[in-house]
Amino acid sequence: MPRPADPATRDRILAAASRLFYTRGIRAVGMAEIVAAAGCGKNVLYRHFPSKEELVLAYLHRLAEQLDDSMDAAVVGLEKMPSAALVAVTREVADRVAARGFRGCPFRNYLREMRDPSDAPGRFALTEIRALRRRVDGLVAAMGVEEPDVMADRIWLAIEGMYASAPYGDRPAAATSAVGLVQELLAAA
Amino acid sequence: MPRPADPATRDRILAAASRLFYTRGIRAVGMAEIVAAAGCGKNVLYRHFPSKEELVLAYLHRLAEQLDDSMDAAVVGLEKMPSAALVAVTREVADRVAARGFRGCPFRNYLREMRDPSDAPGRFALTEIRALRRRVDGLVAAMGVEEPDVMADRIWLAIEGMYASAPYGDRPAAATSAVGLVQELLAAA
DNA sequence: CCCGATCTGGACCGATCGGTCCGTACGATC
DNA sequence: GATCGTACGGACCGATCGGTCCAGATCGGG
Repeated sequence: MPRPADPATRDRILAAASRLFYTRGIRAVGMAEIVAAAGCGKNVLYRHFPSKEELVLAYLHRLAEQLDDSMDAAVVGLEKMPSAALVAVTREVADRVAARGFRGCPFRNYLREMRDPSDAPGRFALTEIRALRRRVDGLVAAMGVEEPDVMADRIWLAIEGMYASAPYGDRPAAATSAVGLVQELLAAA
Repeated sequence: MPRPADPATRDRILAAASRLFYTRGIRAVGMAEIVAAAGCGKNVLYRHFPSKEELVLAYLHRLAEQLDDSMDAAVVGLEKMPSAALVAVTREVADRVAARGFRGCPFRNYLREMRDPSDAPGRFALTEIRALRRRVDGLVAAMGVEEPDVMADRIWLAIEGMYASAPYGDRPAAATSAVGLVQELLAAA
């Protein structure tokens, strides 16, 4: 092979696409713009990602990996304290929501932005959201509280409410309100 | 005038467009499809609505009117009981979310679906959402609770959480969980 | 030095969509 | 019955987007 393909190119493309996808929306960003931002030809992009759907899938996969790692790190050492772990999970979401440049949860954004959320990225986004929900369910179950479904529903409302209200919310303090709400819910049980 | 324009045609077009917009998404529905569903020519549609944006605006306006009326009706007679009015508002949202054919809040859907939410329909959707938020703020203020901001934030989390989790939520009981949550929040204050 | 493969950049194609325009038919008024 | 405006249906236009392909430049291996 006279000139091997640069393996860093794929990362460069994915990084550029990720930034554009997240800040401006997936449908609003065309492949031409991604190519221009990545500084490569369309040929190379389509060699690494055979379609826009595959590129979006890779974008969501990478974000899911980061989110899962953050969540795992947030609850490490709290295996014996599911209540504290639930607060940590809530705080992790609150930190993300309150961070500069937050433009909504990318998985929820995808499901709302696309016309057909049953394609491969849509199914993946759904499973990622449900994975967080299952994490909450498992921690609530480990608490041994009565009516675990109700407790999990309420915590989930706080998490979904944070994700939903942050993009156009006037009060950035709403995220910290959610943490306080979850703390009180758990303290009362 | 040999043949007067039928004033019912505008309603027919708006009704057909509303159904399509809500069930399938605004961007996913083209003007040709609306024309076919309304049973009229493109000419007539563009006479009543000079652009798709105007048609969408009329669609959102009508829904906002219905929502405002429902909210007004839900709190009528509860002027002296802001706590009960807050529960009624929450229950109204819960009923809508749990209703058959619910596909998300149309205003929030628009903001997530469009690439530029700062156009006329986007600004209107934002004001409509903020109107509900102000209604919650006003009722909480009328309660005279300490830390009204925190209370309003928490109730708002429940409302946003309902709207957000309903479209892909596995547990339709989450809506009733939200009503119970708001009831307990108010009872504790 | 030359060959081959990859790179960039852009022209190009087909499909879709918003919006305009045209040909035809209908129906009310004179 | 002649006329004029409306309604219908569809052809058409320009723009955009995903995806393909081509031309020329670049660089490593024989």
